[in-house]
Amino acid sequence: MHKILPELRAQFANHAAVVLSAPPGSGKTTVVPPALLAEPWLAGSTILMLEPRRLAARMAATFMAKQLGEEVGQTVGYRVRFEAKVSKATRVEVVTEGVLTRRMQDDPELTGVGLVIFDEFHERSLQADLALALCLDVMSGLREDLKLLIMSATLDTGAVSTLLNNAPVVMGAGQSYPVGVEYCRAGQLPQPQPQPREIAKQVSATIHRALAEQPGDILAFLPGGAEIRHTQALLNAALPSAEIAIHPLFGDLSLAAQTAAVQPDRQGKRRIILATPIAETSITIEGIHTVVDSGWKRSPQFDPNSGLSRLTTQRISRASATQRTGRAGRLGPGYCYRLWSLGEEHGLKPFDPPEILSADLSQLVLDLARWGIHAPSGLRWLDPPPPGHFAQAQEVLHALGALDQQNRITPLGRKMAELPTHPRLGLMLLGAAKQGASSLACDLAALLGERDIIKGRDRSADIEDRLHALAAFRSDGPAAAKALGADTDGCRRVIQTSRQLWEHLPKPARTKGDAPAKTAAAATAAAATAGELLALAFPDRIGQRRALGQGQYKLTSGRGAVLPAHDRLAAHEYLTVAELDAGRIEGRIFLAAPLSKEALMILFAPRLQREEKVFWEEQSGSVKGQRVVRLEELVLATAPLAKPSAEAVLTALLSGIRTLGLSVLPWSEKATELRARLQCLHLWQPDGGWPDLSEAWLLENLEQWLAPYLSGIRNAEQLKKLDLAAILTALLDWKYQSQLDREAPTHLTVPSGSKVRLHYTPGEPPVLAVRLQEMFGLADTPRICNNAVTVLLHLLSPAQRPMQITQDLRGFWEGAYHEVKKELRGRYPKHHWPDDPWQAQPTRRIKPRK
DNA sequence: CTCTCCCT
Repeated sequence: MHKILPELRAQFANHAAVVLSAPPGSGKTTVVPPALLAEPWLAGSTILMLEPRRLAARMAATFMAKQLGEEVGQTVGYRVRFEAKVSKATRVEVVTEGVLTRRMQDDPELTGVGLVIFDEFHERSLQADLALALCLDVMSGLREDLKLLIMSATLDTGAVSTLLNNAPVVMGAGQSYPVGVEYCRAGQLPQPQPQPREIAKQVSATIHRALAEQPGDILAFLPGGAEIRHTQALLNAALPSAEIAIHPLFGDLSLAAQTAAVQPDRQGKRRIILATPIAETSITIEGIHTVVDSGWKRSPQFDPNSGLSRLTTQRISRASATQRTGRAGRLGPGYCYRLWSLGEEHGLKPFDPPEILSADLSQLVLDLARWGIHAPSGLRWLDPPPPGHFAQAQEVLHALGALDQQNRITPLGRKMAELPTHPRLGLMLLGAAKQGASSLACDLAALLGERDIIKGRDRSADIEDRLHALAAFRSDGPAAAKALGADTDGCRRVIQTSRQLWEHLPKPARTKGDAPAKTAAAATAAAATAGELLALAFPDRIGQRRALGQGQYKLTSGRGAVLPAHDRLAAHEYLTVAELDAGRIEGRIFLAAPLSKEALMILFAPRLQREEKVFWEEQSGSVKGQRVVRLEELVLATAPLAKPSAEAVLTALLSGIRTLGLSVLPWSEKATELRARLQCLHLWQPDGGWPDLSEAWLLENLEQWLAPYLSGIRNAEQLKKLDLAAILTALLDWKYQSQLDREAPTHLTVPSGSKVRLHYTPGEPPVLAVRLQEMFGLADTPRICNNAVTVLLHLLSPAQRPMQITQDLRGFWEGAYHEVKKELRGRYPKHHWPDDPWQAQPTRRIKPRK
């Protein structure tokens, strides 16, 4: 690493920004900052170095101080949450990401800072991307002398170099040992979202191979807790526990369990560590010889439609695979089994997508608003925040009162941004202060900001459980908290965070009698309940129980969410849901608190919508009226409405008819025939001005033709009294009425003198069903509609059986009649079946009158 | 079937 220092110095003499690419283990983090301190351009100013984790910041600063023969806090210091070791003499200050963004908000010029170093920039955390964008903004105006160094292990150096106006890229060499890589699968990439059991099977089989083929300890990378549990169960069933120790390792484990996993085994057993990606960068495990990489990881994906994130199991990137493999080569040559094929590897993304593309952006958007930026385009980004995610965050912040109509920060938003917590929780803290409930609010915000203090799969989502554990910890110590199922290190962290939030609260808000709770009784006797306070932060996540016993809730937005199975929170009709996974169809509730209906009504009083709802109730087939109180999609209260307005009744009635269809109306024979005749005329004379009485038109235009007759009607029964024939007739003026009778008559007079009904079906010729004998002597098929439409004759036997269907009567007499005649003579011998139908007397009788 | 980190 020392070899590249001259080049680094030379590049900084001519450039404002330099990119340093060097693999892990190269020592860049601790070698570079002290080496640059003596550069003339840094005279009188300091270096600020950004680390992604507190532990890394502390360790880097401590190591550098030791190299200089000093205590940390002299020339080299650090500043992380809860802890600062810096002095006036400090020239290298190692900070974590949140500290830097806060500092830039308070001192945008970065007074006294000559160089900002971004370490581990390839991790592309949201905060690091934001800090870089802010630095570039500062450099383009306020601080043209500020310099940047981007340090990274496996970075797409081209993109960042381009962003930094073609900054030079300096390449450093690593010092790690060779690791043999074996691809264990041929064939296709497994399905997206693979089953945990499938992954566990593959990983445990490969661990068996590794035990046989390789010496030393094994580190396996799995996507999450479920796969780790399954793998552990498979291995436990097959391996002798006397020789082999299996350790799960993931962030949700207690500190003690994590420590046990990273330390060498006391009895000298071989270790198998089953880890999430926490072992990729955050936790280093010494003595690993073999890595088994499942190739999967689980990560949150923000969905701007729901405003929620959901966990998805995804393929890792090639960069991540390299990082995982490297974990086997820290102390000596190692070996890595990859559970995919070399061919599949080309399908992997080269790098992990940056967090800014998949995270909830509300905190970032609030920070930017404070900076004066209201759109992604206001800054230069390596990857700009997605516009949809950005807009969703603005919407949330606007609803919380942090942004105004123009998306500028409000005074309230400024106060929220001052608090070291998510804007939602910031709003809760400020609101709670007014109610004298600050201490409870601090505990809630701390609980939600830190890992859950209650572990285990069968934990309840009830946040009160956590509050009780905290209270027990405070009054009776760690053992009391542990007895309630809480993790004591977790409790300590939450209490520390809670205290820090308390100290950040505006002074007048911290009234007497609202000091941090000391006992469980004090916590429960607070001025507001957890559910009420959380409702300030999550007004869009009030849950209303759908049905008793199912644990299913409907949220304010209308989305569904479900409690863990058998959770006793399901006894409550209303919940404030603080943490949930968006899920595929239904969300899953992880943390929530009960909320009384009374409190809900008071809390949301200004936002309740009161409306009189008049609607068609299918069950009773009638119009019903209700007074409804709603909170967006939640119906909180209903009461019958005695006298709904006539207008509302009509609207509901019409919608009921539309739902049930035209058949709900009393279609008498007369009305049906009239409608058919008019429909036929509409088809035959498209420009004739006839109304279109198709089902679609009638339903569409109920207001026009039916509504005038509906006054006083409220149910299906009353509809039966309508005279539809009269109503349809009223659609025609007198001229059209007589034209109707002329062109689509109800009856035709046939040669026998009978008036025979015509049957109309839209789209078909009108049918005249008449006994054959009555038509003797008629040559031309009757026509209607100004002779434009030929009637379809159904010529019947004396017993009304159709003998012939035709539109050509002349042709019938001359041809088919003679065949038909023979048959008729056989069946109806008493009737007269003449050989010459032209001359025969048409008749309704058996024999013609003489 | 609950990823991981972080905050003057």
